[in-house]
Amino acid sequence: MTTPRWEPRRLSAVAVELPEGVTPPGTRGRILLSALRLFAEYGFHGTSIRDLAGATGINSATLYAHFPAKEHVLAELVLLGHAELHQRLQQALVEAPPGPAAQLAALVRAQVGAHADFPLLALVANAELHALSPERAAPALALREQSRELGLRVLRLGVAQGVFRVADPLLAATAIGSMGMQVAHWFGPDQPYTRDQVADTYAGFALQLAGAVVAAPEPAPKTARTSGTTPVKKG
Amino acid sequence: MTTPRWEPRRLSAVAVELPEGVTPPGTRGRILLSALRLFAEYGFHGTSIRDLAGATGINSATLYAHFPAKEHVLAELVLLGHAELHQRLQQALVEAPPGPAAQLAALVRAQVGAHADFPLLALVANAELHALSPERAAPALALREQSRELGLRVLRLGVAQGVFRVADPLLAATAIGSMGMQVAHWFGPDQPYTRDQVADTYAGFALQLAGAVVAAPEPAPKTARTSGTTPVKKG
DNA sequence: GTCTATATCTTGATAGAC
DNA sequence: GTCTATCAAGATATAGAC
Repeated sequence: MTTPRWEPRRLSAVAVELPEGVTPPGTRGRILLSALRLFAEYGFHGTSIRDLAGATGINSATLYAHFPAKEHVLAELVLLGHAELHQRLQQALVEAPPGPAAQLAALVRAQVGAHADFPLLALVANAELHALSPERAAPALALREQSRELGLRVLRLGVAQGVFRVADPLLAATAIGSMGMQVAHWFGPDQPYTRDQVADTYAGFALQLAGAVVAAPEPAPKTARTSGTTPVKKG
Repeated sequence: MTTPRWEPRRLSAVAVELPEGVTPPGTRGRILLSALRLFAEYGFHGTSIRDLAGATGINSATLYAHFPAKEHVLAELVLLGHAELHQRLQQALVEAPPGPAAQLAALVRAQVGAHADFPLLALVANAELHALSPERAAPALALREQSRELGLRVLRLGVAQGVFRVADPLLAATAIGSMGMQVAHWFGPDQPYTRDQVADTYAGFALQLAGAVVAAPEPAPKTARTSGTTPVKKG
């Protein structure tokens, strides 16, 4: 592939950018940004060294002055994406009000926010990780596992405290994580939502999915007359 | 790539198979099954014609007696995957008890079931669709849109009938669909769940996410004493 | 339908001048 | 750091015998 084979369809049109402060200066940073766009659109194996160099405005040989191999470009993006998400999740937990409900909401807001702010990075980090050798994928996988456990811990704590009522915390954590992950695939400036609207709505979804008890610490009455668990805003 | 570069990591170990009655007889069918495994594991661009032929046990030239190009192999798998899902969703709606809640549960069970029964096919159909030219991706995209609308209609109907209480039906449908879609990435025989357990649990998640009112047609009492909406089984 | 053999092009990566 | 030039291997696909 030298000229695009067809118009991009894998993504909404979104800005090609990396989180603040992590783009290396100079040519190295420009290579990463080109790779971010091309890997997201065509995949790692669907992008050639020459595509990458051409998009960056340099000769293909110049790439090797900045990265020892094509795979290392991907490895850097994948690690960067997982690190950004994990950092945001940790930060969200630190800043969240106490209690599993507020913490779960904060985690989901942070996850959705990360995937909405940097959909290209999230897509590359998740969908192209498999193209890395195990050694170079390992650091990202470790971060992913840690991120996963943040959510699982909050869910289990909430169940133990009677704040959540969920059939299976592990499956619930998986389902909630899946919701947020997919945001990278469809969110963009063409959508009729802001990133905060999506993040807040998804946080509400997560609480409902987890059967969060809204305001009643005392046990529910024996008669099974129940209702929705969170305020609704109609859509 | 001729010999595997490293052990597969993109998937759990799952059987390589297509839905009943859709595998063509003879070599053509064997090619499709090889492609199913290789495209799922390494991606379309990560799999060469020779890989495909080698895995099938034929010469690379023989492939062209069955498919005019590599892309057509992928196109068939992608369409097949989308068709299978759409057919199952329609069937689920037909067989479901009346009412949006039962219908939503049936749709989610069908979606999760499809992704758990044929994770390789679901993964290829979703994750490799972008490698197709627009003309050959179009039929699958049309099916996907129809499947999406099945869920959206049920959700909107449920909201209109007061059975669901959801902030935004479109986002809810997206979130629910995302949950089920990801199942293909992690479910397998190594998991401590059966496909039905996952399907049923996810159906419950969807109902809770949608704020399904369980059994009370009469309005809830004014005091905001609410509780979970479905039985729990502790996990 | 299947093979051997091959054409043609693209790939990732390197050598060496500036 | 960046370039021109190039290598060796791998890519998709075809020709033609059996």
